[in-house]
Amino acid sequence: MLLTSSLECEPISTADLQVPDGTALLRSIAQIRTYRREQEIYCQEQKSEGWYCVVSGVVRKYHLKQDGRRQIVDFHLPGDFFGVTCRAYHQFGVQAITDETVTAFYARQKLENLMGSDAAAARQVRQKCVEAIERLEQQMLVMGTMSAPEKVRAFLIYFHGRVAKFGDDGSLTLPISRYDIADMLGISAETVCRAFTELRIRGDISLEGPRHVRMVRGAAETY
Amino acid sequence: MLLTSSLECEPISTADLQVPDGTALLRSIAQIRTYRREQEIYCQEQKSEGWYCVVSGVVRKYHLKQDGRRQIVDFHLPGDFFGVTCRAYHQFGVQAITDETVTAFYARQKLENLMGSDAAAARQVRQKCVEAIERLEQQMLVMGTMSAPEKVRAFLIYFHGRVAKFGDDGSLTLPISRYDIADMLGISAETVCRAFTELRIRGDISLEGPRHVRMVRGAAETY
DNA sequence: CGCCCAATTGAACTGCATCAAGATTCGTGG
DNA sequence: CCACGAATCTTGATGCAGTTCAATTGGGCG
Repeated sequence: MLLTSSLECEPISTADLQVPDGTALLRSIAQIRTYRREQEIYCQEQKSEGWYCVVSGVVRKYHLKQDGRRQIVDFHLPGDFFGVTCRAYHQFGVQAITDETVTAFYARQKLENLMGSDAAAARQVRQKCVEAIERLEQQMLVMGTMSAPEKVRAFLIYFHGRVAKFGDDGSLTLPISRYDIADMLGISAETVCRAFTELRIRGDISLEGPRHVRMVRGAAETY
Repeated sequence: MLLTSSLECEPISTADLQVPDGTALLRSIAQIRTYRREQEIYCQEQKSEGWYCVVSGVVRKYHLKQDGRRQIVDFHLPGDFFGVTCRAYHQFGVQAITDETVTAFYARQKLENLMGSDAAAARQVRQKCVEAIERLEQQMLVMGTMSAPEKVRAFLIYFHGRVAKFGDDGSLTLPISRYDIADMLGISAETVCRAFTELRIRGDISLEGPRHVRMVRGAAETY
């Protein structure tokens, strides 16, 4: 099932869509692919054939262990590159979280060639790599030094910061479940719930439905 | 004290040293710097002026919180780039762990210019970034899904894999303390000790002195 | 409207942190 | 070369945060 899923996506003309921030040359080698909710973009242990960039929607990069535990290592939003590896096989799988998730795929050799000749494209990819490194390092801090409620608060601030490019009032609609949050933070879903409750009682957030959080200004600003 | 430390390093002619895997052009813009054990290469909140590459020795990248807790986000070995950021200020500090730690420093603008014109240099930096991403993602897995003894075992395998490029017998001399390991894994130093003891009793490792570990073949190979 | 999955809350258990006390190791100087 | 002192490392005892198992509620979608 997992292995066939990537065949189900529909190719779309690249002219239809804009890869966010993408240079014209990057766009010229992109294959646009669309995915449904929960659909596998590629799965772990699968052969790595190139890189991807999120055009729209949200994806999760994750690893499944034999014992069934899942670790989400990153969420990717429009403009993020993923599938970035120099190995032959993927260490992580990637799934679409939202319906109508669109990615641009760049065959590895084409992208390498392009970056060899086009410094602007190379610079952009490098920039995205650096951002990913900083995001992961920040996440290490969260994982290593925070209590469960602090982790959840940090996650909400992080996610809010990534999603809301526009100036806004602190409200946030989560495209992801408590289980996703739990597997990202390395805690149980029950503990995530309790943390939400605690943050609500403390006045850091208010909840209008489980997926609709409002960050209270002042209480939830600082890390 | 911290802020002055980087002034104490002695400049050395670049001709004296080889940056591992470095291209000639990369070397041409490098400033070589030497540090003592525990010396600060740069500290968190300090202005970011460029990138570094470890030439010899070992460094730790870490963050100190107000409450005194320390998170080590990565160790860097010869050939690794660090200080990689697009922000104006460092989020993490970096210290030499071993005496005679040598780094190559690349002023940000010089490096950007070089990468703009030299695709090979750009490719190498990109490659190093990808490796860092994969290392961090792997570490997320460790932090999120493992018990304390598993974390320590994973750390030893990881560190052994990074240090021992040559074929060897599983023995490993740790340049780092139990406290470093604890702050990397997000557990207490006492728990690290107990994990060492447990791994020794289980037969996964043998200890010839606290800093000299031998990985028992078969028992400690797989993640 | 009703079903089903997601979210929440409760209760008991457990792994790890914390505090405290020794034991080793290593560097330094006599 | 040995003795001393100061880290570093190790082990023990206790408490608590978070897991696990279980039950209930709630929201979203057919």
